[in-house]
Amino acid sequence: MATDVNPTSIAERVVEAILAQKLAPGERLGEQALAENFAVSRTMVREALMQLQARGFVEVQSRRGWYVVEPSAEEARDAFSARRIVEAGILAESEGRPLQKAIRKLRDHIADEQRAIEGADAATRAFLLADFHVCLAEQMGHQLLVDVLRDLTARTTLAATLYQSRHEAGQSCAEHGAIVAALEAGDTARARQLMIEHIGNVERSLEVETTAGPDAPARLRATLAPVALPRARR
Amino acid sequence: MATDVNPTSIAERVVEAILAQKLAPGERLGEQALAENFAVSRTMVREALMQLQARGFVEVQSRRGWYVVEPSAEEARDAFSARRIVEAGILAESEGRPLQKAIRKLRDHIADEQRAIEGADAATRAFLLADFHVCLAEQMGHQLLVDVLRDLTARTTLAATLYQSRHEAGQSCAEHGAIVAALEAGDTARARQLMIEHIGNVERSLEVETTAGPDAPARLRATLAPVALPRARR
DNA sequence: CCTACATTGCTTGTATGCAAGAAAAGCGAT
DNA sequence: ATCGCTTTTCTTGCATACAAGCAATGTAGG
Repeated sequence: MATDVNPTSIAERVVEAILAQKLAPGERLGEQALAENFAVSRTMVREALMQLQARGFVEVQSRRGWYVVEPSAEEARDAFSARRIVEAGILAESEGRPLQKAIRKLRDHIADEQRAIEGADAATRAFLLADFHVCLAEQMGHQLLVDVLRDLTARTTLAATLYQSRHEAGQSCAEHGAIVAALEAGDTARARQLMIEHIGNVERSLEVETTAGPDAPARLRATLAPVALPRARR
Repeated sequence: MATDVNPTSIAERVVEAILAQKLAPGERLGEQALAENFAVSRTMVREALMQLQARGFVEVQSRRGWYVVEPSAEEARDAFSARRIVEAGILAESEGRPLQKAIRKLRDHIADEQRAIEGADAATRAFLLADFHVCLAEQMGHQLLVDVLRDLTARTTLAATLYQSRHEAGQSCAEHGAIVAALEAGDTARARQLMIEHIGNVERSLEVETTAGPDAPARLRATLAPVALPRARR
């Protein structure tokens, strides 16, 4: 099992839980509760939470507690906007490079996505669809932007769970395929344009819901909170 | 004075020291030494160091110590590459926006740069020249990219101190001016191109040195280490 | 019944103590 | 003198103890 547990591994687990919607936005993360959960002391939990704070996943209210962030509509827009800039830039800079290996890896990834869409749960699907973009940065050799995009895509995924995205996984997957196809054809300009549209589609799919119900977060939270984090019995 | 000292403020001070070349790449940061320096306990120092680790400024070797990172030539290239992508993207996306206020602020910033070039020390100059790029992202309303660029520019600045950049501050400042001028003229494509060239110029100014002497880091370290961090007498 | 206030409990913030481990120093043998 | 081994010292890793502050609950007064 997870015998060697360090702050970073705890942080990873929490991020996974957030992305898997086991931890809802706005949900409280008690240091003590987490410490008991992972069978470590508060020290390591605090370190993990601060890593997550630096990455923008949680925030702390002084002497009140740690909470999963609830991105405002504006913050969500900013995240999508940042993604458009970074990802379009990556594709633009890929002009005239050897892309064979990258394209093969991306095709493999898309195949994984398709399998997940057929069989896996919603959380796994969402993770893989976001990971495509991270994978793209990685294949293009931008290691620093990989880290940036990991957090950026996670943030947009968080926003999607918060604002009840109605986006179809199948459509995203198809759009990924189209981007890679354009890349393979050497048409980086088209790949770039497709990427911008793709991110726009994902963003739009939750913008319509934003106006519908402002209390969507609260409802979601109420639905998921009870099973979110199995506390130790008292 | 800095009466209220928290982990974040400590981290900021350390970053400033690194950027001001008071802490050289590869230099050791003892928890105890820092704790005494800031008159706090190791706990806060550790929190600060972990924040800096997450931002890529320091690294820890297990039970050995914390060290200011020494970016390899490849890592430095990656940082410049990431900056080109992000900053060119920001300018491209600024097409057809109201830019009056942003341009005014940027001009003010450039005026600060000029004053610093005439009067201030090298560290202040380097900081302001890097801050221009952060300021640009801020004025364009990309809050998330502000944080990204803050760390990215810091990393390139670190690389510049490590590889002995011979870049002229005056040239950078002039190039900043040209970028803003292009922006004011509504020629975002040109602004974007100028930005790419500008970052390329800064990068090239240290790439030539890379091939010259691989032991430059060691020499620099030896020069600066003795006065870097006043340790408590023993 | 409602409001103002004191008290209690629970949470984070910070410091300190102890253990594990790595490097350096001391030391003896060849 | 040098090599190999032991011991010592110094550093981080982690846990625990205590302090400070917020929030909720109970309570008395209007």
